[in-house]
Amino acid sequence: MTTNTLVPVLAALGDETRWSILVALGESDASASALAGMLPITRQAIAKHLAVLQAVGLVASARRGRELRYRVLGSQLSETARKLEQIGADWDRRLVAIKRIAEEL
Amino acid sequence: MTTNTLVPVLAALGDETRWSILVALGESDASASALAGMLPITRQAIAKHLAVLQAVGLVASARRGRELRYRVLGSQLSETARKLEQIGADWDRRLVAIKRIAEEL
DNA sequence: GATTACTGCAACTCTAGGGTTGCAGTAATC
DNA sequence: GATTACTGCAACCCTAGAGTTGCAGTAATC
Repeated sequence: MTTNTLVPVLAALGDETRWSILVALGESDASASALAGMLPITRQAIAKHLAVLQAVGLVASARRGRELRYRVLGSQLSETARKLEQIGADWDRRLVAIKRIAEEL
Repeated sequence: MTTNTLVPVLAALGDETRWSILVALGESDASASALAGMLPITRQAIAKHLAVLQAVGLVASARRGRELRYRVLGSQLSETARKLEQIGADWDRRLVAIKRIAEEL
């Protein structure tokens, strides 16, 4: 559903450890325990990060037997990118307008 | 120069107060003191946020008489957006490939 | 049914950083 | 030259959250 509040998504993305998790999931779906075997932190810490990522729609989970497998959602990243692109373009547009006015003086 | 380490930029963008500042600067350049008149926090707090934003290339400053005027840099936002777009696309590509394999079974 | 992986919850530590106050420095204005 | 805005620095408070340990719950496997 990509529920977007923008800033929370960016806050979630502003953490190196969470990127380690996202990169790992980007290569292959995995459970919290499996991720704990790859990263230098505990499973519980990873579980918390996964909860954050899931809350902002960057990750989704599904039961697979007795384990909870997580997968990464590229759509949320794309949507966030589009919004940033939009805002940046707006700013540049204003600056260009100012420049034009300055040159006419 | 848009020096990009990506995660620090996203961390800088993951704060509501800093967005208030960016939005204000998006409408018009301003000094820290001027911003303090618009937002419900002190000038010093704003100065810290501006330092963070400047460190990651989202904002630039220039002396204008006795005040330091800040302006927003859309280019950094656009560049960040492009990187996110790229990564999201990569993830989706892998997921599409997996789906294809699954359907062939 | 006992054992073996998983997940889930709770309490706790510790640091980063968002915010504050207070004061010193410096450039315009009168 | 005195006053009046600005910026800059330092010390401090306080909370959010990243990480930990420990244990209970639950679903496979033997």
